[in-house]
Amino acid sequence: MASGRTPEIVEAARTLLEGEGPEALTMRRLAERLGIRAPSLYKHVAGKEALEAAVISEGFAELAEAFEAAVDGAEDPLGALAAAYRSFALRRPHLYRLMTERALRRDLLEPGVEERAARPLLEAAGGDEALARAAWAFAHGMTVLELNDRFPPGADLDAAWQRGLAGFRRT
Amino acid sequence: MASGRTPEIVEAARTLLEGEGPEALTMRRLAERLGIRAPSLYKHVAGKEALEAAVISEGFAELAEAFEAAVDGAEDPLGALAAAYRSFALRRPHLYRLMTERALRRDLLEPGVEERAARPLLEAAGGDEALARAAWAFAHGMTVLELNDRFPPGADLDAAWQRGLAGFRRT
DNA sequence: GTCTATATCAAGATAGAC
DNA sequence: GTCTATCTTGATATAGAC
Repeated sequence: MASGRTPEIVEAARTLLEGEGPEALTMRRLAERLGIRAPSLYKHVAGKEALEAAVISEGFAELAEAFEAAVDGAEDPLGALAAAYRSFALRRPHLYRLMTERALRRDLLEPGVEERAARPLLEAAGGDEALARAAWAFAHGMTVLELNDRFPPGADLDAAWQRGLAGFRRT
Repeated sequence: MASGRTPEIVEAARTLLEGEGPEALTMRRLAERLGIRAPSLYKHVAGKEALEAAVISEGFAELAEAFEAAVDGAEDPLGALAAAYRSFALRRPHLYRLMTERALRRDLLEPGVEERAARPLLEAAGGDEALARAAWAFAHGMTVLELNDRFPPGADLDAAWQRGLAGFRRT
């Protein structure tokens, strides 16, 4: 179901999502942006779910690159990963939400992207899976609560990040 | 805009949401369940946003009660709150999502419910706001990632909870 | 406080011609 | 690979009669 124009379409979907939010990501709006009609999209993409999965796959690839760069030569890998995580989510909030807010259609994802994004944290945790999962949950919680404006205005989020990370650094 | 039947309507909305998920919570389905027509609902409720806010307010009240009961006489208040939090979310996943997934319309909430639900954790944290926020973020992250099936099948979530909580117990 | 009728809008997807 | 036309479904909300 993928054709030569598929990457262009996925890229446009990403831009549309990030620029105008999830409600704007419709087959019609996407077609309009590409200068074609909505039904024509179905010659290139199987449907909306497949399209979203392709966007999510790109998101994981980008996140993996950010993680790998952050950890490279860092003296505090955990802190560097946390900063990269938060920065990715604040830079691409709608993409981050799309990637995390619902169950993943792993069968539609580009194979391996999720694992690649997860690896740097597991390594920073020294292979301790419980620690890696707890740290991930903390980072996700901080991030999504910030995106959703759930902390009081003026709350010192850096302090909360630091307090959380401190607890994950010792055994 | 609230009338005598309003509490009955909010209760029905809650049941509908919890029983069939957020897509099922429409004015039509809600009216059907109450044996009336959708337009009649607008005599009792201002609109869908106000209805959701009323459901969320009840959710906060229920969560606050669970927290207060959990902390009462507990020797490990933080652990007791975490268990109560997770249990609430697993018992009412759709309500939990509604309460946390988007920005809150605080202007439509029952006054004070959010603060009441937040208080037990802040007290368990000895008034340390950064600690309370970090612990909340961790709990929310663990919870929502579990609800969204984001951990690998067979992952030991209890171990991750314990590892996270351990980090929040010491200074 | 309920009803019917309707306005308004929008979505994903398919059929079949070109 | 694109188009037009259409199907199917669904939503929130209002007007105005009873």
